[in-house]
Amino acid sequence: MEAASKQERTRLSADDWELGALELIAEQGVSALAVEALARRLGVTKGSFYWHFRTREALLKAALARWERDDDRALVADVDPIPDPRERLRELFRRVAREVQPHRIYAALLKALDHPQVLPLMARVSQRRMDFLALAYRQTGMDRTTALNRARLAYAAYVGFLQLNLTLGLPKLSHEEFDAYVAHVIDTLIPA
Amino acid sequence: MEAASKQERTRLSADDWELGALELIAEQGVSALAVEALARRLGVTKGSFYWHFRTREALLKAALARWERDDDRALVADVDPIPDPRERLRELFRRVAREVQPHRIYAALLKALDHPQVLPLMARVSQRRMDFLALAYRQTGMDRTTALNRARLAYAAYVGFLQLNLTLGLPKLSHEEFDAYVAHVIDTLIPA
DNA sequence: GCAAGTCAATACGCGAAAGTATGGATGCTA
DNA sequence: TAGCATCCATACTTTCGCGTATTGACTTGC
Repeated sequence: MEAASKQERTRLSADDWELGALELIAEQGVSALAVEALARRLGVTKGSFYWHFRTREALLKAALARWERDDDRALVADVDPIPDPRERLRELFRRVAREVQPHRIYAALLKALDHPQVLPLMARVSQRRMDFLALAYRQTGMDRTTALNRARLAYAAYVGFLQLNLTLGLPKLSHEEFDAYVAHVIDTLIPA
Repeated sequence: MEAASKQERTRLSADDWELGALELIAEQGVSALAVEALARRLGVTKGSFYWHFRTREALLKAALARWERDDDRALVADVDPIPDPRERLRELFRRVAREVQPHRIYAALLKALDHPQVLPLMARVSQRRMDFLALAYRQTGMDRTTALNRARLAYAAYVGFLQLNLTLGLPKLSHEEFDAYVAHVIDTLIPA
């Protein structure tokens, strides 16, 4: 029967700790990832933690690696098969605007770029995503440099959007206003 | 003669601590603002600090208030007198791209939105700046909602640009490439 | 059913940083 | 130059979080 909530009360594995770490990062940021705090969340003490991981940094490393491997790729994969580049971009924009939740970890990591573990990770991920954008723009007929610049602009707008919306809570828009905003972004950043 | 460098070796005032705090924030972020670390930078011990301020939070509050009052306003003030709205926007974009240094504090604060002192401050500042943009766009002939949306987009692009460029160091562009990028942004976000 | 392996609890050491207590040094003013 | 206010140093105390050491308990293979 295995009670549905988090109180499984079974023993934990390294995976459980990694997933819990990612949740905590999404909610409160990288700096809030403390061993004893996470242990409390998982219903154990840190005696358990140090059996699975050597240090806190090791957990962070594992959690970040998991994120880069799993969660991150799902994003682009969904829209990648769309043949028409304009429609692919439009759908990507719409998805990002609609499903903000999966982007919370990304936003949290964005605020932890000081950390030596996070910086190279984000450099890789951001580069990949910008390459994805640049390719799509190129396929719409833009020349090479224009496509690159537009990709940079679009990605910067994405990053800023995350900060302003998720973290800062600005601008506070109604559902209709928000849809209109997304439509405006698509009109402005995707060539007709 | 008063040796030119920072080793003034005179006694300090609350202002000195506030300015030092802002420097430290710009360089290493809000979380790096520690009492003893800052005291070392200023060549004194924390015995001095606790004479001028009751707590660390009090210093942060004062430093942030000073920033909101002084540094922040200088930005927009420079371009505000430009009568033609398009030229005003173009000049603003160019300035932001050229003089990244004054934006380092803003970028640092952007990464500290968790902090209860920082959040409302940034909400105010960001709102003011977006209003400034919206007004300029409105004056170019856009209707009200379009101008608002474009202002939001432009501001998000600015915020993302700061993160990607200042903090992440991406993309690494040559001087020419960078100029071309700025030109592209201006072409894309400012109506002809 | 008993050893080895796996997971967890408790108690402790340690360093970083905030804040306190107190006394000393320096400068301004009468 | 006496005296007061201002500024700073030193030595604490407290808190928090990482990491270690030790022991206990449950599970699994043989």
